Amino acid sequence: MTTKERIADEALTLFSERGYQGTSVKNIADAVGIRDSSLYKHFTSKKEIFDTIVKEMQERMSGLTFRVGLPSGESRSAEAAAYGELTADSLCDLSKQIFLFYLKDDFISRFWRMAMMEQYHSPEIYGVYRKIFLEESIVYQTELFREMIRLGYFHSADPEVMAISFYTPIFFLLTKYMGEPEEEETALRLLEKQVAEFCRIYHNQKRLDT
Amino acid sequence: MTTKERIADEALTLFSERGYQGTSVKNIADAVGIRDSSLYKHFTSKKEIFDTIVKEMQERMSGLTFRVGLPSGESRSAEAAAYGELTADSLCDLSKQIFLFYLKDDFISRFWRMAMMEQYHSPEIYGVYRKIFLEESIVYQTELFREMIRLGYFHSADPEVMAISFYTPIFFLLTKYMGEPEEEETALRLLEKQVAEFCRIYHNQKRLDT
DNA sequence: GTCTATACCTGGATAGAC
DNA sequence: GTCTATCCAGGTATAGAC
Repeated sequence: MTTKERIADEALTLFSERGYQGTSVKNIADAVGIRDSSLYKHFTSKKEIFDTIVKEMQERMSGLTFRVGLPSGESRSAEAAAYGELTADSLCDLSKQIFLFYLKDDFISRFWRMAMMEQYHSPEIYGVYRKIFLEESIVYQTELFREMIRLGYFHSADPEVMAISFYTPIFFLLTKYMGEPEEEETALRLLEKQVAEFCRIYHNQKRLDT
Repeated sequence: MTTKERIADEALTLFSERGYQGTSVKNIADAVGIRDSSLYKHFTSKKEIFDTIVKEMQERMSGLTFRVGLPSGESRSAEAAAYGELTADSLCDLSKQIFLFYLKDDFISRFWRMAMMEQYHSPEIYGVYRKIFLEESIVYQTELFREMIRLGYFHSADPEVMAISFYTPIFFLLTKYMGEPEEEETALRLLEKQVAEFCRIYHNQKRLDT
C-alpha cells in the first residue's frame, strides 16, 4: 500500500467517523504517521482526497455488477434462472450475504457512513450515494423479479412492489445496525423472518419440482 | 417569535443544509439579522443552540403520541379498534398522511435531515434519532398489529414482520425523497402500491362486514 | 518525500461602550 | 440586547532545507 493509498484509506476512516469537516488534514496525517505538510506532496488539497475516495467507490461499483450478489458478465435471464433454482432457505442466505457484504466490507461500510453524512454537502456524493443505495438496487431487483415471474419462479405480482418489499427491510436494518455491530445477530434474525415471509407470499414452491 | 426562537429556527435550517460544523455562528447571526457577538446574549455557545433544538424535538415527540397518526390519550386497543374500522383505502390514506407529515412538517423534516448528518457526532442526537425514526415506530406498530390481529381485523401473522413490512417502505421513501420534494408524486404513487399490496396480503375483509 | 517554519484565514467566544 | 473591537485556537496550504 503506497503512502498515497494509506492517506486515502485513513481519510475514509476518519471521514466516516467524524465527517469531512470534522476531520482536519492534521488528523489524517497523524493517522498515517507523517506531518500534515507532507501530505500535500500526494494530494493538492483535502478536497482532492475526498474526490479520490468517491471516484474509487464509483469504480468498485461499476466493476462489480454486484447489486444482488452475482458476479457480472451474466445476462439478467441467466441470473434470474440461477436465482430461480434457489429454495426459500437459500434465498434467505442470499439476503444475509447481501446484508453482511454492505455491513462488513470495510470500504463499503465506511463509504456508506460517510456518504450518509456528506450527501448534502457535495452534489457529486449526493448523486453517487443515491444511485448506489437508493436507486440502482431497486431498479435492478425490479427487473430481476420481473424476469423470475415470467419464468414462473414466483407468483404473478407487481415486480416493483416485490423489489421494494424485498429491499427496504435490508436497507432499514443496514441503516439501523450500521452503528451497532454488536447487535448483528438481532439484525440477522429479523432479516431471516422477513425473507421467510417474503418467500411464503411470493415464492412458487411447485416450480421447484419441475 | 422571540429573537432566541428565531436563532434556534435559523440554526436548524442551516444545520440541516450544511451540517453543524459547516454552519458558523456568523452564518446563523446573518440569517437572523444580528451580529454574531449579539447571539451570545441568548445562548452561551453554538453547542447550546444545537442542544436546544434536540430538546425541542424530544418535547414535540413526547407531547405528540403521533407515531401512527392518532392523538394521544387513547389506549392501544382503542387505537387498534379505530384502525380496524379502516378500509384498505383509508389505511392507504393514513400511510400517506404519516409520510407527508414527516416529509412536510417544517420542523420534523429539517430535524430529520440534520439528525441523519449529525447522528455520529453526538451521542445524544444519536439516541434521539434512532429512538424516533428507527425504534419507536417499529415497536409501536408491532404492538398495534398484534392487537389488531387479536381483534380479528388482520389475518394471523407475525406482528413484528408486519410492522417492518409496513414501515420500511415508508422509511425508505422518506429517505429517498426528502432531498427531492419535486418527486413527491412519484413517492406517493409507490407508497400507494405498497400499502395496497400490504392490505391484499394481511387485511381481513370479512371482518368489515360484521 | 519528509521535515520545520510560517503565512493566512476563519471560527468561537469575550469585553465593554451605548 | 445590540454594537465594535479584539483575542485566541485551529485549520488549510505553501516555502524551502534536507
